[in-house]
Amino acid sequence: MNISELARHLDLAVSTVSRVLSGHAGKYRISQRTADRVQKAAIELGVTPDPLGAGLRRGTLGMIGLLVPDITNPFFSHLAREIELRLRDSGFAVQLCDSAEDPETELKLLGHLLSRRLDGLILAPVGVDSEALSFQLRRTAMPLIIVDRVINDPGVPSVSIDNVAAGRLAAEHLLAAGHRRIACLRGNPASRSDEERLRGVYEALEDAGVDHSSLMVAGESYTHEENLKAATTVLQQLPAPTGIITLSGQGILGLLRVADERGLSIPGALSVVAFDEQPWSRFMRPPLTTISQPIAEMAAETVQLLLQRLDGIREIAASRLPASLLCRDSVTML
Amino acid sequence: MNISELARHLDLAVSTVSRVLSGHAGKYRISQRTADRVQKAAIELGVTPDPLGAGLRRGTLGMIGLLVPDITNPFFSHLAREIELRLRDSGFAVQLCDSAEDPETELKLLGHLLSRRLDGLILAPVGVDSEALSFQLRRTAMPLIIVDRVINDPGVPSVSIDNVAAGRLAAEHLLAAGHRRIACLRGNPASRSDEERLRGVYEALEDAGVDHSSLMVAGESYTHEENLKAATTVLQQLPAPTGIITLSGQGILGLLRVADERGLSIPGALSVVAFDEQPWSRFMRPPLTTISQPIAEMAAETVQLLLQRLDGIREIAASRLPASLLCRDSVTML
DNA sequence: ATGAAAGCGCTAACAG
DNA sequence: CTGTTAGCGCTTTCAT
Repeated sequence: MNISELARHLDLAVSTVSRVLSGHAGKYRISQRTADRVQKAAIELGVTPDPLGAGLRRGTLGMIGLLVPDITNPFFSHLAREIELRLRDSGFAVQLCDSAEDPETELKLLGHLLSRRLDGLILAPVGVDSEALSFQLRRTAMPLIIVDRVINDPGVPSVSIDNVAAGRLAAEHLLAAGHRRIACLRGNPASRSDEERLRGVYEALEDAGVDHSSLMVAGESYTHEENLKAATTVLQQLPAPTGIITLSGQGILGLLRVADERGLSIPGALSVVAFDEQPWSRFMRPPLTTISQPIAEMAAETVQLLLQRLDGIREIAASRLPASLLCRDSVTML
Repeated sequence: MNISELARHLDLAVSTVSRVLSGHAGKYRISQRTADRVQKAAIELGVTPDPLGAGLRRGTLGMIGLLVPDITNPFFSHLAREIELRLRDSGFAVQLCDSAEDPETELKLLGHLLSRRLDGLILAPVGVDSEALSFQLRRTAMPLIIVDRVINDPGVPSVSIDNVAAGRLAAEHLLAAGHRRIACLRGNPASRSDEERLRGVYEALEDAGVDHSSLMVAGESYTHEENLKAATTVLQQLPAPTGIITLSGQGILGLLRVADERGLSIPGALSVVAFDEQPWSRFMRPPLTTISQPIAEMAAETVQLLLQRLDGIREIAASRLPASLLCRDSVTML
């Protein structure tokens, strides 16, 4: 049953019912009696205004698109939950899409989302810049925020951690513990954020007067198989590194496995700083020293920026939040 | 720009443009020339039919709701991704909600979703039966499938693993290895699926002629803190269990931690079967023997059932898929 | 092969 | 305080 039927049933005008049910009873000075009558009947009969009709009329559906590269990555699932929670509090629903770390899929889905009359879009990009992507983003008028992985487009507000500083943080921790032969494991080499973290590592090395060429880097993609391969490559190197930084979410799992197979104890023979704190990080053997991204704050900032944008504020902010080092037991003094 | 403006621009009727853009050009015998002209202009000007208008007219938006108890649980994030992928292939978008393992939130969100003119709803319940929930579900006419955790309502099609058989599988594996003192770690005691798995364990014990009272069970909720507490409780027991089954997703992490602290080697001093295969299961030390749910198949079955329902087929199926045992190194012969 | 027009359900401007 | 009405953008029946 829709609100016109309900109106007929109560012998009232649709508008009256509409006003009560959209909470504008006060504004229009509907009599308490009428308002109560409508409320009661609506609940009893389970009538709610059809959001499609309302959306069409109002020009807004109260829906925000969220496009992530991989919802099975704990970082993104936590981010998605935090974002959904906050948007829900502001009266918006979330439409979720997963681009499966594939730039082409991302582009296709982006097209879909942009044509769907959403109120806004939050994009956590795969992180590989492309002309087609920038074009899409530049063309649309939909309020848009980019989160986590930055892309090469100055026209869009974005939220992420300061990746250079985060890379530096990890490297400095290892350097302070006396490590000089350091290696990095990364995910996608085309990803901007891994690249930036790597730059931070380079800078820290330089500041400490350590030779650049001593830095080994391996890793071709985000898969477990590739993580294992990269870890193997790095640990085979001679002289072997004494400190390792894993730049991407699950890289640490491959490293732990390979280190174990080769009889390298952590932190005895090998110190490790892992990017992205995970729920299981502190439960591993040993508990892992990690770089933690402030997921809740990122979500809050993202949603706030989007809401501002929906209010017509059009400044282009690039919010860079600090990551933090969680010292546990996987790094030891050399 | 919308299709009426485009029509005016091309000096055509809206209906013609609509027919071309919704792919009904053939059906209505639109001339090739006109069709081409419309297509070209639409692409150039970036015009797509507004889904809200179309949805209002057609009575369907092409959107399916997905309500999960915890998107940060790898099981659900994988399930969500598989479901989204398949629905997308069938032309549907997914609206995601997370109930945070809270029955009250679940009820509230369910209300929202049911009033949102979705084409259908996939519900992965928190798993705690309640009258209010059943009432909501019974009242709605929206096509609905319940997945993973079963609830006590025969009126709704559902997809899940055979939890009793899965529990039995885990227990039989431990029994076959000679274990007699077995303990179970569970999540929410009110959850139907944990309860069913537990029943499977009981049945296996009974079949093997092992005393029921020897089965210890601990665990009050899905949090890490509670997991640690439950593991401690169980390992303190005298005589100590030699085999443990963790009934819920992340319980194994707490167990590993506590076992390590108490100097109990796995599988030397303690054999473990963990419910829910996780991406990191095979990378742990030792690689874990797990019960794996066929996530992709569950997603496929769920979507297929829902699509059938949308086609008007109203049979009430209760699909029970088999879980499987992944034998790795966390169980040893006693 | 195309156009005209009704109507999906709602909200808000206007009219009392 | 409440009713009447236009129109959001689209699809589809009917008409030609």
